[in-house]
Amino acid sequence: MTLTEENYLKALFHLSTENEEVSVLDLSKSLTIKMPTVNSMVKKLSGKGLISYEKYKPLMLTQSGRRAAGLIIRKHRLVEMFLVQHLGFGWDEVHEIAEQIEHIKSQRFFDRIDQLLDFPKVDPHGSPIPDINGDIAVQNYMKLEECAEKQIAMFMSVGSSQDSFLKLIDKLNLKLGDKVEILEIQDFDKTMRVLVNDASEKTLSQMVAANILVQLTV
Amino acid sequence: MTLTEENYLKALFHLSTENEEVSVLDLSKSLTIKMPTVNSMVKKLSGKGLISYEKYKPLMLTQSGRRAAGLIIRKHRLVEMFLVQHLGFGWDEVHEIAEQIEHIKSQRFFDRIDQLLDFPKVDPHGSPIPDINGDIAVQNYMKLEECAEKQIAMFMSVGSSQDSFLKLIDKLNLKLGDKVEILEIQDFDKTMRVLVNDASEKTLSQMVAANILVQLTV
DNA sequence: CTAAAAAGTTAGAATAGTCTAACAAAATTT
DNA sequence: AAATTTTGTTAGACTATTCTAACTTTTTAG
Repeated sequence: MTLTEENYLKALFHLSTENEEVSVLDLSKSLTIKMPTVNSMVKKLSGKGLISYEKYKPLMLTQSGRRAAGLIIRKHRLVEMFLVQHLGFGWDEVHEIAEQIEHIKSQRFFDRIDQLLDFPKVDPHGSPIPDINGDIAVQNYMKLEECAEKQIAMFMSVGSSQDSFLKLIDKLNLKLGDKVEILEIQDFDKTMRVLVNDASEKTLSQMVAANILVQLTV
Repeated sequence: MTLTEENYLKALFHLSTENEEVSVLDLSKSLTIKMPTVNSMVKKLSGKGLISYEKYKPLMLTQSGRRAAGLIIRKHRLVEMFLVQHLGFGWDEVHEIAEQIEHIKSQRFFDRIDQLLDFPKVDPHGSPIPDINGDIAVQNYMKLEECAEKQIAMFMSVGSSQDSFLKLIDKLNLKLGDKVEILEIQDFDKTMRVLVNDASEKTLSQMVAANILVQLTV
């Protein structure tokens, strides 16, 4: 499989996770590649049995397409984890580099990284790392935005990997695993006042709270 | 610069080190790419000021071509070192993977690896790692083949990175840094009997001795 | 020093991945 | 349900890298 094909599969995988149906236009926008190009590549991947395609119908990955995409995402996330844990990169810096290294042709290379990291289950953003079959665990975290006052939760994952969001979370000194207690929610704009790790109070906009994924503590 | 262009520069650099003059045919053979293709790529790189090219004349890297090639080789060798020291690969396994990773676009990635390795001066095969300007140190080691009986030398580098040669050196349990004392040279076939680290005797064919690069001990 | 061989070059075609322009189908609006 | 907008498709062109075939220049051998 070429680098280009891998990128199409990966994008389709991500879009399929986020939306019920994925159109050629969606894929086109996500890859910033014009629709006719996407159209012909989709046909090509359909010919390889990786995408099931019918004219004017939504796009879907086949079983083997999903597996292939899962394996690429596995490589991507393993590499991100490695870049953070062993090369000292920030979680806002790793995406671009992982985007390149994920295409390296060497099973053993990624196996060794997996081993070096002691077989991590999530990447630096809290996203699950698919297993060696490309199967990815479903995470059903809540958005902090959806929690109520008084609730106590643990920061498990981020809803966006946008650079500016990650940098903001860093600046707020929030980290995955932090305990977050909701002290107050402003009725007017849904701004939240929270207590982090029983120690420091922070104010979070609704937009920020919407991208903080948490697990409720009992 | 594209991956392809980088590969042409690197190949020309290596050929220039080994030979006085480098022809289009040499480059063609080294890349296993047909001559007309090489011809047109050489023109293209000449247009970019990386190769100085005149019809029917030997090929030469320009100043900036040599620098660019040096920087790619730097990345390659840093990665090889990393693969051996941190991911546990054998020195016979790293070339292919480094060949891919050397093209990653991220200065910081390689800087971090350099730092993690504590700024190594040589790669796992004893070849010098070019500095951040792409400048490469000249090594003037002798071939063990050229040494005389009774001489004592240190194994510094290999003259070939062929898989079968490296595996043989492994099997002989020889390592860079080993002390090698020449006990006897067979007149008939130049086979050498040597003492390694004052401990074990080995017999080396002339062909093997020709690819073992050493520094004489005083 | 000429003929043959080797090396180098030019011209033209192929493939992968991209694009724009034009047309067609589906979805949405009125 | 017709008109309009949005989405999807087809056709044809462009770039990068590769190839083969044909031709030219240089080198080598007699």
